[in-house]
Amino acid sequence: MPPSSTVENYLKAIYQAEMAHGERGALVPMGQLAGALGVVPGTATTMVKALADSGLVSYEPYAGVRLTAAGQKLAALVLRRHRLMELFLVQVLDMSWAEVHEEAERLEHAASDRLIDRIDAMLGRPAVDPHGDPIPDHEGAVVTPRYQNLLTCPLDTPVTLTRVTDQDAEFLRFLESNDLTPGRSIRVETRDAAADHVLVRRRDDQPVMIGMRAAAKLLVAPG
Amino acid sequence: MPPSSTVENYLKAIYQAEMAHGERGALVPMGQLAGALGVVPGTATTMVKALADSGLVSYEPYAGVRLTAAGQKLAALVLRRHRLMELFLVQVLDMSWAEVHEEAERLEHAASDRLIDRIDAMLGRPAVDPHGDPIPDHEGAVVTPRYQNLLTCPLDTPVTLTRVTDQDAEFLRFLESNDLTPGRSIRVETRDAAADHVLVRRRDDQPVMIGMRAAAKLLVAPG
DNA sequence: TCGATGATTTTGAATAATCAAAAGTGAAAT
DNA sequence: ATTTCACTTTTGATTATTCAAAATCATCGA
Repeated sequence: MPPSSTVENYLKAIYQAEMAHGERGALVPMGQLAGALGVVPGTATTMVKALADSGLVSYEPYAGVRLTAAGQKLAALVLRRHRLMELFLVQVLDMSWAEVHEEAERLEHAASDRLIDRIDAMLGRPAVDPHGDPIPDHEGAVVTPRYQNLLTCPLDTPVTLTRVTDQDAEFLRFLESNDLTPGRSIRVETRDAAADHVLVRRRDDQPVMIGMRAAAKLLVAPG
Repeated sequence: MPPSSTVENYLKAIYQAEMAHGERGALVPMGQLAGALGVVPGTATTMVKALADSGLVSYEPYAGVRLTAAGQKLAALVLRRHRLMELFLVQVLDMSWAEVHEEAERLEHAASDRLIDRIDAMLGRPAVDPHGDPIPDHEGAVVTPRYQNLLTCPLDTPVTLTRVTDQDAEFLRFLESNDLTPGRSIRVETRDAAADHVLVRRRDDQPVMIGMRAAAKLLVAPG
């Protein structure tokens, strides 16, 4: 039988936690996983043990979980469905950047491979979703370019906003209203660690001030 | 909390069974309901009692179930989601008539009202889905015209194929390959009860022979 | 009125997923 | 070495949904 939505969500969360940690295959602690999924830690432990029995993750008691190759593929395919769905909702149904995440969160478990492929074709086999997140191919393979963020990129040098690693609708609405969306060209004018802020200058010379926590979520590519 | 997919499916099945029976508000026997949902009768009994506790159906032991007003509205909204989704998949994603039912069967539980309304708007607030089934409005109100079928309509009189009351992919593919889809103009040439068949003549004069069971599922309007 | 028959309900049990709270573990700080 | 504290696992329960099979009911015909 196909994996349940719950299983898919656990795999996705582990995948994303591994990625967030920088290195693939990192051990994800139970507490973090439970937090990401909104369940109590004991629940995550139980579920992870079941996933381990299915060969989708490898579990090290008191240390954490990581995905096996099989689990990684499944997780990537869930992400593929999610991201194609988001892009579709934005491009075809004209929904807002900020509101598609929740919707895709549910649709990703209901859409068939046939449907996802139709969408993929209609959109022209896109490489990234509206947030700049890479879309795995139908085998689950992804290339994740290593971008800098607004805290690490060079100052006073034009860069292209490429990816936003946060799905919070509130935050996305803020970015949108300040025209800080993937594709925009910007440059970092100043950083002030003490004041915990970064001053961004847009192409049209408008300044936007954002906190460092937020700045770290805005990934950019040279140019 | 929102109704589970299971609850939605029970309500939908009861709604459709009531409709199929001709009159709204008909008592649906447990066995029939269980059959429609692919569960054993005992399961349906248990579930229906829970639905009754929620005020969605009224349950008469050993007699059957019927929807309350609340249940009816919920069921109609599920049908709305289902039918708009089917039409959307056919019109926008170019999927086939025959394959959208299963897909919509899953998506109907995952799509938000926002999404459904977008789809409704994009499609121009359509009145019927690809099978000619009426689409309830966002309040759950539907108008279900009373059509004749190929067994009851007058002979040798042009009629318009208006609705197909069967979602079986195999059957739909047969109809499609014979150009018997909603909107086509046809007429019934002969009926033979003994041979259990109906001879239909298409607008282009091509004859199509179908069994009476199938003929009963093809609804038509005069003209 | 009495069964027989077929449908319906009940009972007991299973699975998936979850929580609360008790118990246990490990590693840093003393 | 010990203690401590945060994190993790275990335990016991609960909810939703389901099945198998035993028990019950309603009705039709004799």
